[in-house]
Amino acid sequence: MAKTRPIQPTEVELQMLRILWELGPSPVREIHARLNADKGTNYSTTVKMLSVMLEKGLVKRNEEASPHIYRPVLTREAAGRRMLSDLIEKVYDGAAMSLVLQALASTAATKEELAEVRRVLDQMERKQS
Amino acid sequence: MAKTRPIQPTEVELQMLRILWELGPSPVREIHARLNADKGTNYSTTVKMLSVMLEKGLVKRNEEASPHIYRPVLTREAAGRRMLSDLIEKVYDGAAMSLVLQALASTAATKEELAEVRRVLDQMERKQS
DNA sequence: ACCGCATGGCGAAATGTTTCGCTAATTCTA
DNA sequence: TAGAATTAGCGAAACATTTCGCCATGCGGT
Repeated sequence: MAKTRPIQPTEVELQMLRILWELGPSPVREIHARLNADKGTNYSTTVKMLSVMLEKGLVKRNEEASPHIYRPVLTREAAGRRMLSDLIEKVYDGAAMSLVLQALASTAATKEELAEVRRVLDQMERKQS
Repeated sequence: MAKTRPIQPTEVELQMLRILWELGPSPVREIHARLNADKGTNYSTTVKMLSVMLEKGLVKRNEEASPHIYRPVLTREAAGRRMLSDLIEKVYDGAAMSLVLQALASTAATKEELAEVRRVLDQMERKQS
């Protein structure tokens, strides 16, 4: 019953995903343009990376209609959630709240952001009891 | 002027660090006992891993007094902070609050924890104005 | 002093990730 | 249509991480 495996992207894979999240579905050429600008990667490298990521199920493409357009399988939010729970698990042994506090404490947040956090907090409390 | 390098621990290194955080400063033998229980690692592997981590500056030991006692260089909190900002940077391009919200939203928290978050929140708001 | 066991360490193999050289296919241009 | 340029892909090299085989040292018992 294994669904999509919780594959953890490596460094460069993540960099590539970020580009895809920004650009939306794109041909190699466009992805490469960005990656190359970021870190001078060779075109072949970009292509290879994509094919590796395709195998790992991190990106997909429509073989029939547009075999050259790559798109991320996970949204930024989904990937973030997954990686975050990984981090929580690995560093805090599952104590998510510790991490949230860390994040809060070590971040310069705007009034609006703080208000938003408060709002979510309210929701959670309501959902609870 | 480079201070302590922001070295990002790999998977296994992190596992080892977690053990050290739990046990406190320990001889290889003890660290190994845990690691082996977790994932059947060979003793040599544990030793090697520690020597690699020593080189990377992730762990240290007092060469004179206790050359066999390893201790983590960073606390769990410091490491967590660093890895968290890495994650935020890499996934959210620096928009930390999004991540905090994600964490909050996808976590079952107790009333007490929520209260604590609220407390920190109050503090931050007061500090701000 | 000698043996056997417990501990630690080095170097090299196994595995995983990232890079690129070289080729194939397609499109553009003269 | 031939030649050049642009795009994609494979396989293997370069590099990093993880694992382990084998040796060294030190300690306890005989």
